[in-house]
Amino acid sequence: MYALQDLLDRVRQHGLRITRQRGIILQALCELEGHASAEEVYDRVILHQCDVDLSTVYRTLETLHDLDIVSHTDLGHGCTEYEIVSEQPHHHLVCQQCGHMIELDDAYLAPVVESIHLDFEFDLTSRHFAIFGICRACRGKQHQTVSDGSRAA
Amino acid sequence: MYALQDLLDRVRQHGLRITRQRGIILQALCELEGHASAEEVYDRVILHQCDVDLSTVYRTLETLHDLDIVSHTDLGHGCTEYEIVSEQPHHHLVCQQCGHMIELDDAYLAPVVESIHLDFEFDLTSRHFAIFGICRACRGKQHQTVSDGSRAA
DNA sequence: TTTCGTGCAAACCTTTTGCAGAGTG
DNA sequence: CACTCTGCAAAAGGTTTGCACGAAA
Repeated sequence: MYALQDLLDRVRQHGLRITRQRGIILQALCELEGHASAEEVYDRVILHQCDVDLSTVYRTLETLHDLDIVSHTDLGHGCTEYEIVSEQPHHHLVCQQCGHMIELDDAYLAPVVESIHLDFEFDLTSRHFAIFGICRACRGKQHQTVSDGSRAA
Repeated sequence: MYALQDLLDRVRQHGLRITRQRGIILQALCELEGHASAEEVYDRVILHQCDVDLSTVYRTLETLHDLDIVSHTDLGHGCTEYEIVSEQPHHHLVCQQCGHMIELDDAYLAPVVESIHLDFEFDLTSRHFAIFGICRACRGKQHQTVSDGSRAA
């Protein structure tokens, strides 16, 4: 659980207004504790009590992203997923067959990020990667359908 | 340049038909020698001579992806980009500010991919990553606009 | 001849936008 | 009070789909 009040303060510090909608959306993001699509955030907000327009959700999420409070990630589910930026970076292994997600510690990627920084002077904006593949459970099944011309990935 | 004939053979080997459209689309992909959106492939095909429907381009690209002849990548340009799968994997550093792309040798990522394979028994489907960040040229400019609440990426 | 692939047009789905009114500082 | 933010409704943009016709094996 993130400190909702801190997040609101950060919004305020940027000279932006604290509105009912922004509060509710931030709260929803806190509660979701992980990736959520705009639609999911919206559903959560509605479920809560109030009606906030979906376009407001998008606009707010975009604003929060600009403030570096929220991260964007495309997890291959056909829509962008949002998440509150945590101090502890982590990544995701996403199985393209069953959708299962494995959390990946930043220690795996940190060295690469560092060498990219050194060699190319390129700084990654994302602290949050989605890495697609096939999980162990699905690997077995895959072999049986690999050459039948139907959807394999 | 890829061997168009080989690619057609692979299509045939999967029991799929060789059609004029598939030939042209594969040829376009070969000529493009890099990522191309469905729209770009379409434009190239049209420019060539024949008219192929855009939906056919999408369907063909999907089919070729199933056959592992073509890879999907979201390079953050708002659409999926397709490319013929090469034996020599490579990746891209994409600057979110200026759009500049730097090719990244697979040697950078191969060790990580290997350890993910060992530790999680998770096999990456993509041999083709897009890594987003800020390039050196844009880094300087960025500092000036980082705290004004407007788009910072 | 049978089955697969294509063109056409329309639908879909997520995301964006213009505008007038409401709410914050 | 001034200016930002929101709701509404419509548009935009990429991608998918149903269907009947056309072409490959």
